Amino acid sequence: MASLADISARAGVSIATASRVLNGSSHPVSAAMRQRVLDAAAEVDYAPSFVARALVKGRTPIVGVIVGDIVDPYFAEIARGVEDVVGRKGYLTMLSSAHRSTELEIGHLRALRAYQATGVIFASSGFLHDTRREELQRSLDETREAGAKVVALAHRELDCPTVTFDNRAAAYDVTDYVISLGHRRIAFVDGPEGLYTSLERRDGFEAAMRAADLDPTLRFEGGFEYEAGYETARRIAAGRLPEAIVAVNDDVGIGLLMGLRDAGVDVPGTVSVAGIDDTRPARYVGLTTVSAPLHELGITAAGLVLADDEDGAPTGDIVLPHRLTPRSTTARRRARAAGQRRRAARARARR
Amino acid sequence: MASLADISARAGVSIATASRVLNGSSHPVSAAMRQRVLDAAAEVDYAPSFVARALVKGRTPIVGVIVGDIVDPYFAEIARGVEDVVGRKGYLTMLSSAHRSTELEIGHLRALRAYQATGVIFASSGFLHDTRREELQRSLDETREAGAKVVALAHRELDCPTVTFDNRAAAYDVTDYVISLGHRRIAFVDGPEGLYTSLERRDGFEAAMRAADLDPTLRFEGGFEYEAGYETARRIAAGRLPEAIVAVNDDVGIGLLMGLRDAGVDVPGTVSVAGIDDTRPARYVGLTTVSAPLHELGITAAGLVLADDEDGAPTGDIVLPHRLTPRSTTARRRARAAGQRRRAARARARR
DNA sequence: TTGTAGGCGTTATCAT
DNA sequence: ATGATAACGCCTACAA
Repeated sequence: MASLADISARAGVSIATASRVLNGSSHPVSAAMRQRVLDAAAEVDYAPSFVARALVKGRTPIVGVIVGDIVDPYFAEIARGVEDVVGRKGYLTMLSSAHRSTELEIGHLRALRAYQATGVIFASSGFLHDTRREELQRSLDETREAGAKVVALAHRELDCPTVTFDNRAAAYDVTDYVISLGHRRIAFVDGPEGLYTSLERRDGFEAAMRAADLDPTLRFEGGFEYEAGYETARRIAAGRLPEAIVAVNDDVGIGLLMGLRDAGVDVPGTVSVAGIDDTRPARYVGLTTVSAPLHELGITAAGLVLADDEDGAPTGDIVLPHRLTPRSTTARRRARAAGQRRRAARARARR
Repeated sequence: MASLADISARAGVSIATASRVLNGSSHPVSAAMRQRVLDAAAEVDYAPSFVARALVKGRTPIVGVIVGDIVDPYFAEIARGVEDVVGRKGYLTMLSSAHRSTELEIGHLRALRAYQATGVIFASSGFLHDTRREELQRSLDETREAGAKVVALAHRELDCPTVTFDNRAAAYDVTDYVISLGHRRIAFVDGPEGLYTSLERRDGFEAAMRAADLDPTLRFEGGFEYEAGYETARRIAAGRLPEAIVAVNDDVGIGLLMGLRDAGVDVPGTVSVAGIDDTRPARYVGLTTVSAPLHELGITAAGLVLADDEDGAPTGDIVLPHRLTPRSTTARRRARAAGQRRRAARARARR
């Protein structure tokens, strides 16, 4: 590991001069000296120590991204958005999974602070009753005092800028779409208990139902994962079937889809199913959903984190647009019984 | 940002003493002093600077993971495996996407070295003819000289320990399974040109075909992504249909599945489809595949990177086992025509 | 234009 | 048991 000292010795110049040419300083250096330094640096394949540099500048070109679970395509898409922009600017991405634990988040925040990270992005939603929220806020404040920018990508009740999309409206929109297909008896499969995102989406569902004078109380416990949807499907299939089901997210929607079909229920023939987010798997199975600007969330957050303060960068909160994406797991309502066979035939033909 | 100097002043002790109690040194410190230091540290919520520490210790508790694309569930699963174990030990994960560019990999390696990372894990496969391979190897050597452990999770022609699974055998096994179903005219959809992983899998396919006295030459260009599979499906559907198709990975397999069905081809009634990897989406759509030990790859690699050298840790290369996972996109071969309707009926019933 | 030297926060060596 | 103090590698006034 060559250091500036090595270079300066090799080139026969002072460390200061070596430093100046090797870090794009604006301080003038004669062409001759410059060349000698450059040559010496090339010879030993010099690479500056980020840690030494960080120690003096009080800042590391690191952006931390705290997600729930990187295997969840929701977070993966966000992480990629972040990396796309910070990587291009020479920053590195520190990725941490917090598994929805505020305690772990605080720990990661602490570590990021210890590294003098340039910024940190919270990708997960928060809980309505979070006993550790204040503690998190304190940790966040300290982080900011240490010079890092912090931004959240979901509702958190935290004093920090956010970039989000409207979960409530997204849920409202899919629900409204399903209603427009003629369905009346529509169920909602909930997300994890107490999470803002779950609540907002449920809220959107209920609002759309009420706006159409329909009963918004048909709800099932769920989660954010495929398995939750699959299990719920079996429970649903065992009772009186709804005409359509809106799931809190795509994974649950897909779980419902598969569970229902495995239980012998035709989707969308007998029951329509829709999700929210439009992660890749949703495309794969043709799930009707609403496209959330996941990648853009990451890009935008990264932009905020790296923006020069004088940049006139948009401050406060940013809300990105979503878009309804109808696919083939939802269908127009038909009269029961009679339509049943016809639907089956059409479904077959469509393949 | 409180520093040791602050603490020492507050507690009325030397910086050395403060340091000793605050970093679990074995150096003896009297109970009284210890308490004073602890109190002072608590008052100001002291957190040691990782960068200062790194400067003197020449090492950062960071492990870098260089993947192709974090949105690809293949890599996401590996990244999670890594994070699960390094996180538990107090290390942080630096994630970088290299998009199959050796040049980007070299850049990331350089950065990781500048950070004095403890280890770096290469998750992507290499190319058969990589003009930059030597350059990468040099960079890798330097990284290792700097004290970092390096491990690769795929064939790379690099002088460094690897932990992998047997791509060739995996492809052989699915192919063999498909053959056992009675299929004869079986196609293979290739991965990206020149990638070791692509080649090994194709090799396994061909070997299995030849072992069964079947023609191994029915191949289609593909890639590693859903879209490639989908497009290929349309081309395949336009010609004489094979009885079965083995895809280089799950995403392509799913693309084939959807493309075929959209083109009116019944899967598995008319054509069977299988993939490799068993990423989550494969489970979602019921794709027949072989389960690759992705998560374990990450876990094992992380273990190697964090292992004490004296640990008697397994050196050299490690090959983890895979497992055939039949699902519902493959079916036994029937006599054509006559069986057609019957198959359709059964397919419906099975749901 | 070049060089000297102080300091960033820790750890570790060497006295005391 | 405690405390100075010299690194670690780099940047940056300040001096020359």
